[in-house]
Amino acid sequence: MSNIRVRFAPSPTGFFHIGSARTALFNWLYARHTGGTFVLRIEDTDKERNSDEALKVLLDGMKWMGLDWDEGPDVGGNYGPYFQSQRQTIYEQYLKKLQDAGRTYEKEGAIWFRLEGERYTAYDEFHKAEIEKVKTAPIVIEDAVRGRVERAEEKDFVLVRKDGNPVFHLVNVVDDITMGITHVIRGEDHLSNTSKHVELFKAFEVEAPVFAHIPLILKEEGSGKMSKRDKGALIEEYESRGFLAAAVRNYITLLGWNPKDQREKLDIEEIIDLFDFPGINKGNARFDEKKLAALNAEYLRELNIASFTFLARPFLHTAGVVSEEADEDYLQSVLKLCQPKARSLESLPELCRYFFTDEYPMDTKTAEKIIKKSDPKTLLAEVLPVLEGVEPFQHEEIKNSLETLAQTQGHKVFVYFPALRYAVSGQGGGPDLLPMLEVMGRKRVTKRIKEFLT
RNA sequence: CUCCCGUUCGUCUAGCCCGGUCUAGGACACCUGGUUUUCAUCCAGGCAACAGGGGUUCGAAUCCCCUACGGGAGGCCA
Repeated sequence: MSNIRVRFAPSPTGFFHIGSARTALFNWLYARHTGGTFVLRIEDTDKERNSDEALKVLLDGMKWMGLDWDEGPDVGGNYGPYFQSQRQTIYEQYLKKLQDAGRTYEKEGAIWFRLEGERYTAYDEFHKAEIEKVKTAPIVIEDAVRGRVERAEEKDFVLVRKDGNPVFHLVNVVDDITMGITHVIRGEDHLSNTSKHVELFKAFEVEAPVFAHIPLILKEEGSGKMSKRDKGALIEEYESRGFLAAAVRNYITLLGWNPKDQREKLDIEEIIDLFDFPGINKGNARFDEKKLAALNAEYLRELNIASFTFLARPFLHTAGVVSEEADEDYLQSVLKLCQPKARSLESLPELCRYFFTDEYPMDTKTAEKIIKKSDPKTLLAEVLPVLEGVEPFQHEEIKNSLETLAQTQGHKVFVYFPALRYAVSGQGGGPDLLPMLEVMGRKRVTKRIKEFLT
């Protein structure tokens, strides 16, 4: 166990944003890599927006991602409480220190932090007003990701609101001090705030933690960082859409970090082993759902058939493809055929609907293609009696008898395949045809061919 | 408007710190072919990038400067 202590400090907003998730993940990875402690602290100072419901979304999201915390809600710890709403007296104590040091003043009912330096007033184009500014000594941050960053604060800022509640900058710094946080890993959107925070650490006469500002995730289309309303922004969405947590975790790790070799699919132990600040990129990364989906498909294919079936069942059930009492053996043999073709669990119902119901759509484009090349009805009329006679109804035997048929008719066996597939599935593509026929069974297959012929 | 950060194929990135081995490598996507049937799997191949300009140097994707572009911050939100 090292002395390294990192924290993830989300505010419960009712959803778990992919950017937050990655910040949590990077903190967690760093803690696990270094043998340090991962603290989960809930920044619930904004009373309007907080609820048990919102907290639950957050904790569930963390758990789904496999991010366990060493200290925080549910598990406790020696640095609690872990909810900012319960740390009021601590903030008051620390505020008092600043007041005693003469670093605060009151204005319009709020308490402000007083910067040190020469004061002057100037018109501010952004605030559209004449405001007081301070010429301060620049704050130098040795950021673990970006290197030396220098920035000077130039305006006093609020510490405690008119309503008596301390603001983010104060509580964040006080919590990091009192919780013994050694490394602050957070999004680059906080880089500009860091000078405020360092001013406070200095005012408290405490050494600031190491900062590591990680790049942001940009939205897939358009400009700007990913925000709640963007497609793919919410972790709970991946869960409900049947993405595998391991795949999502793997993917977002790669958004801003890489192992410096050519590998992309890495299991979590390898990532923990390799993860460190030098591997983190400086540039923002654009989210790409296609790449996530490709990784997800890889993970999906690795699943054994029992796990795959377990995960797939609810999706098929919700889509109305299989009923509650669907036959497990049949379901499993169907899924065994479809698993290699599936890119997501979400796509499964459309992929294998025709295995379960006669109510499946006939793809007209495929029909046109087939008719262009051959006369499917003639072909299937030849095939039907053969399939009715094959014994047993298994792919090897089906193949043999179709080949015999093809020979006697003077053409290659595969001329039957497209029409056959189309008649039984309505599709132009799908799993290997012969095993598919075997799984469907003679009754279903011959019935569909007959229907097609009429 | 000000400040901070960034910029290698369409996208994620390797290379950059320690200039030559980079005719810039991998992956996703896309295209072509193969897997003597289909295909969303698999295999092979292909397309495609050092933002621009100056400098330093025998030599720059790699070092320096400027510009452009992108992102972030400037809340009594977090």
